[in-house]
Amino acid sequence: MGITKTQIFDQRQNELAQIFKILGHPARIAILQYISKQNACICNDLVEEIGLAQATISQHLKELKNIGLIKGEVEGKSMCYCINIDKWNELQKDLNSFFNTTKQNCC
Amino acid sequence: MGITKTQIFDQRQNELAQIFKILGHPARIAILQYISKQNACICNDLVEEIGLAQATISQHLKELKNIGLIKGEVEGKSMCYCINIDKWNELQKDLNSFFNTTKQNCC
DNA sequence: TTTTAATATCGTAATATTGCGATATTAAAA
DNA sequence: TTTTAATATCGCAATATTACGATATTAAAA
Repeated sequence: MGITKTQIFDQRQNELAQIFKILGHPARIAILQYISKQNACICNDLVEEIGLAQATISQHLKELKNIGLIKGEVEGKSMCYCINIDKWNELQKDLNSFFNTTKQNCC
Repeated sequence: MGITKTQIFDQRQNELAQIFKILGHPARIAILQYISKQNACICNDLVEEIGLAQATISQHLKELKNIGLIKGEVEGKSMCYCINIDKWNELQKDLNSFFNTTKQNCC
């Protein structure tokens, strides 16, 4: 055990859970907030800003990239990350749809 | 390691992450959807419906209860769970606020 | 009272996540 | 070319999560 039984759930349930899971870490929340706060896309001032090791930040960035929430662009020897605004908006709509649908018929 | 460094994040970041984390499991998504689908609050048909062991379902219910998303009421020897609609709406607003705030100033 | 049914809790095994040092890799700068 | 700086990846240790059987607990029913 310790393994989530994804087979017994439908695709939407698994996808929703996956997204929530990725957002379920304070470092990733902080990264998203910091990327957004800079009105230009910034790179790894994140290491300084957040106070986790470079390897750790890189790992978190990868997970955010995997679900498409941010995108990275090479800029010389740096990386410039920014929020993928289309995906961001789509996700927001999707979560609202989950919230709205799920509260229907409720006690 | 393996321990999340909550001290280096602010309260809101930790709280948001905590909520996302709880929602980040397909069983808990399925539980919320099923509870909502029944127009009366239902109890542990969840075990039958979802196909996880009774102990496992009970554990997931506890986590959802901990963040206040559902509430349980004793009904004879059964438990009747339902979505805490106030908390639900509050949460939805909160997440929207996160999404709206975080996309500002973005590239 | 004893039995039964529903639920919660405990203990534990399997697996996943977090975090980091060490080590690639890559591209500009010297 | 060699060096340097920024980032990614690997491998591991520490901890957390998931799942479940076994065992409490609780309240109705017999």
